[in-house]
Amino acid sequence: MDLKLYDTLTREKRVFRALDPSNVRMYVCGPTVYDFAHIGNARPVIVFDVLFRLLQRVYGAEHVTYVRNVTDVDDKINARAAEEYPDLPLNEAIREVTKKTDKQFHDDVAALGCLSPTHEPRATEHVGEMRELIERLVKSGNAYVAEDNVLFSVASMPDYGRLSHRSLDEMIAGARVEVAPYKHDPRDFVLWKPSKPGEPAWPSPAGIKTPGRPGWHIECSAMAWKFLGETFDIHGGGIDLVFPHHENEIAQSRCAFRTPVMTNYWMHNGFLQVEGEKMAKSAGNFVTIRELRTGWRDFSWPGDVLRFAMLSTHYRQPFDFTHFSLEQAAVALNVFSTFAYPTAGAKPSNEFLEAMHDDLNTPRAIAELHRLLKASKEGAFELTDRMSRPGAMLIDSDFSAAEQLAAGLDYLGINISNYDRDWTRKQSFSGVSPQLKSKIDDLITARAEARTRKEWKESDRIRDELAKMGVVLKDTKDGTTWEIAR
RNA sequence: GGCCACGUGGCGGAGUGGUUACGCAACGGUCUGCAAAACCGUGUACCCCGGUUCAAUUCCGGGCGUGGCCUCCA
Repeated sequence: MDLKLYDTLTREKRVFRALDPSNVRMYVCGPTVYDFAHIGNARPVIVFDVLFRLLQRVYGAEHVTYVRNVTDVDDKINARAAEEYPDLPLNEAIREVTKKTDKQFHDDVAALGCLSPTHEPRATEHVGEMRELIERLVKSGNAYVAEDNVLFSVASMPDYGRLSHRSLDEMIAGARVEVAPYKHDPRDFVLWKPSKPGEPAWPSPAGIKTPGRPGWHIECSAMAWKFLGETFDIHGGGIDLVFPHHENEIAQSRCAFRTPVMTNYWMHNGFLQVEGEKMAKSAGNFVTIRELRTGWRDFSWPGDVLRFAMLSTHYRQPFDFTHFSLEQAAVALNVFSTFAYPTAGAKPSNEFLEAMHDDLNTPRAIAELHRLLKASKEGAFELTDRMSRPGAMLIDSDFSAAEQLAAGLDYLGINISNYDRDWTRKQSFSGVSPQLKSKIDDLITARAEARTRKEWKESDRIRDELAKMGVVLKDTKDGTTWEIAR
């Protein structure tokens, strides 16, 4: 079964061919660590985790190298550090901020069921490689020094702009390019710049005496090079990174190594919206992963729910994050968890695999999961029916659909055997005082007694009374359960 | 202003040049003392206008709408 991936550069879905099947290499742009990661940050992490898992299955876990960087040098970090630790020297304050944020990020991402990448290099630990690249670019005439800055000369690369499909002229037409007097061309971008006093600083390349710090784009070129080589298989990130970040990465890497391509597949996930609108702090609809986990609108959601909700939309489509999208995901996971039957070595159904191989068509794969759920239910009911007969045996029962369901969920990175389907009910209880809870239990007991006496009026009166308190009853074979109406 | 993506039934969301996506909700039924839950069943939708075609939601062009990028925001 061929794996097909959509490549932003060529704008087509192509069969994926690894440069080296014994070492498939993927690079994904990671977080800038200055604050809690928001749910928008979660999307590429989840999407490329799914791809990582798929590649591992296709090529073998030990034959895939996945690199996701940590950007720990950035103006936003500096600003945050100065704000949070005004009494510390800036560099120490920065270390505090990046250390703390990095840990938060990893906690959150683990809760979303994401595997650790093979390498998670930090920008500040690879300044040497960045300098090396810059030296090469200056030597090759693709970069120049101006007032202690090193700038990439866009004009030196004839096919600059291919990824974002912008011609050089168009970029000027846009006209919102930062103009600095020392730039040869307004489109040129910074590879290295001098540090202000107190800021993080490293020895500069290209004979510059003043210590400086790297521009944003160079770190990814450097770390991808170090861990994956001059060219590699897949480079991923959010669609907003296409320009200028990825365009500039291509320019740096290809010109430094004289290669026709930086990576064979450029993959970009679509943006996230919240209730149909752009998520922004100013709009007041900003949601962090941490909030979601610990209480968003009075509800704490398991990471698997956000993960599944996101995978219900194809990764290139915009994902609209809503309360309803979480509820739908939770409903699906709850019912999946009751029927899925994890078995070592079980494989997902063919239709599921086809969908996943078709540019990670997770919505189609999930539709197949629903079909397997249906088949699992039928199997389960048939089994219950047989077990109710004397002398029934368990043997020869068909669990294949339930096994394929669990295996499919596993492909999506959802460990269904660890999924706690009672979490909604527990949450309902958590908001209820012990006194109220015992009152509810008393009323339910009273109703049960009334029902055994067939005093329907009284039992219905009690049910109404509970309903007024917001308590909804569910009668099952094994007794009555209840939950708080939402 | 430039570049790009998207626009499918009440909602979410796949897909296809002519045949059922799927899920949620809704509706009908079974079950239940009655409900709820559970189970079974039902849905003919593809922004507008042209064009290509025997046939377009699907291809092409235009329009409208939404969103993204053009500013070191995933």
